Amino acid sequence: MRVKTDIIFGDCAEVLCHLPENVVDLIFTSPSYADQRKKTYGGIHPDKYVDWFLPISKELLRILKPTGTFILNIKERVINGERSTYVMELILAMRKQGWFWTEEFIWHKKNSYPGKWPNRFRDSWERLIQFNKSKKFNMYQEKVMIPVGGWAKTRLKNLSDVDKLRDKSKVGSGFGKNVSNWLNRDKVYPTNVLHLATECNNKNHSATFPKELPEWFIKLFTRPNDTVIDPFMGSGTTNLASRRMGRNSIGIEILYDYYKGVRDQIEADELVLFEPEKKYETTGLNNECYRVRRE
Amino acid sequence: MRVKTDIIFGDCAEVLCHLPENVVDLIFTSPSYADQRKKTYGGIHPDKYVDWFLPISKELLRILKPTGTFILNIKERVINGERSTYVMELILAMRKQGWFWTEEFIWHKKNSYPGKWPNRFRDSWERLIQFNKSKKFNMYQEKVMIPVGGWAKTRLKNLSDVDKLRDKSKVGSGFGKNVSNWLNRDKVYPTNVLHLATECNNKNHSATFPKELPEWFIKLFTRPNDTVIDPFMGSGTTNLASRRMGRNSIGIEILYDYYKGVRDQIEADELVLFEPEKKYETTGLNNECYRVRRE
DNA sequence: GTTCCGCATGAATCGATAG
DNA sequence: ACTATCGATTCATGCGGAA
Repeated sequence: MRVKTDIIFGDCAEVLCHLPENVVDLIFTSPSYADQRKKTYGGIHPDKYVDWFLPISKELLRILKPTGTFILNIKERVINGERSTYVMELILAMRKQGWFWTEEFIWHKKNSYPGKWPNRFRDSWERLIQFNKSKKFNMYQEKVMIPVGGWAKTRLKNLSDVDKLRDKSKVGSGFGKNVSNWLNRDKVYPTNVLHLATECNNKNHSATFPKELPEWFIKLFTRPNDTVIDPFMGSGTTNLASRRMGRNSIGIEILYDYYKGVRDQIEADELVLFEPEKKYETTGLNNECYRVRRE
Repeated sequence: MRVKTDIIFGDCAEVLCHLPENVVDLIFTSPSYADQRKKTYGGIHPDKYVDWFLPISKELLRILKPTGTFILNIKERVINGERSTYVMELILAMRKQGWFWTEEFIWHKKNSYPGKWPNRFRDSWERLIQFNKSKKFNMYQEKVMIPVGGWAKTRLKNLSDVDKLRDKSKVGSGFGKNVSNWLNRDKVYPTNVLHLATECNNKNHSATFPKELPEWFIKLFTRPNDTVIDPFMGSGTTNLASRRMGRNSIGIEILYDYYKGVRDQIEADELVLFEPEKKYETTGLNNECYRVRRE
């Protein structure tokens, strides 16, 4: 089975209109934060942010499958000593547009931007807002299970008396049931906080998020051969991860330099792939053994 | 120096009206989440939450000093597969009321409660929303500095020769100056993510947050002898922390059992110190107590 | 080969200065 | 007054060269 990776040069507000409806399993993207990347993306003013984004999210709602998921990586910046409210306003507006606001994951950044100010600390977290078309969507939780950490061990060690007691006394109790399940388990489900470092040492393409971020959500919300889209592709982290993991993907990028860079990588990769015998080794379909580190 | 701890039995919506304006340095509280503790607090319906809270936050705005801070610990619950929007709506409404939304800290819970659901993971973070009366407020950042990471250690060890030289040669240089500052520094500033465990060992009253949480903000936003208030006292974690740290505090609680429990602790604490002067009655107002120990 | 160490590099934010 | 630009601040990370 061949994996398609379509890299498109253009403004996603226009490009998305040409895509058919109900074809995408996962949208994972990080649009330019309001006024943030002025030199590269043109910097949307905070007051115009919602109006700018809503037409795009409307198209995204159209192309997403009913069982699909939209993960939006965003963080409001500080203006005049206050956090801007455009993210909250965007969530409220998107709900009116028909989106379900299912969850908000947190990306806890290990290495946040340095600096010191008299009235605030460094910002070391970003939002990963999960939208869906309904309460029912595909989620493959077991694909992102992580090794049992220190917490579960000590909890089992210390509380096992009480918990086992509870397990016996209350048969229907979900808690007791869980504990007995854990006893023979070496992996646990993660939480809604992802603790990752940013990749800030890459000189050529400054990726805004580490590849582990899209990888995690691709594993969680798609299966091999599903389709992922990133309408604000940037350096192509989402698409390259999709490709490695055997997912088809679409990337839309408004700046030619970024577009060209990603295209070149994909094309070089194609050449490697079509050498005999190498075809499937690099897709890494079931090679999903890395883990998100948790403290 | 005496430290006062006033524990008041009543509904904060009414009690707060009787407090004078501009007297409080820090408000730290965790109101009952919408519809969450139905049996104990009466469970505010999510749709009514903002309307219920706004009169209270209006009084809080009145009693807070211009340099003071309001930290609101809250998290929206899931209803019908979606996160409720009342927290976002509350922030927007409180801004209209005159509050500055300065920052949103994250409490990243190390050990979140176990459980499994088909379409979401365990929720292991809560919001700590910081409001102020203006851009200018008291913040004692050095009080919450934390041990340094790897970088500064190696840097100080290895580069001190070169840097000291540079320090001598270039007097006005910011770099040289910084290095000399670093030489005696083994601590760095924290970020806006607090990574703390929940307290699961409290058997009598289930505290909603660990004592480290109010402690951190009390250190950050108040000095000894300042005044802290928790209008939804619960098991009194905020007030007991304030008391230990030499801050005056006020706690308001609508449920008699909680009120009584905290009062008993405070009184017992006081008896230890001033046994002959047992003069307090059960009225609760102006219940003066004495400081036990400093940080 | 390892380990060690210097270094550049950030979705940042504030206050001052300039137009 | 109001916006635009600039310098200063700060620290975790991974690369590459050195020991």
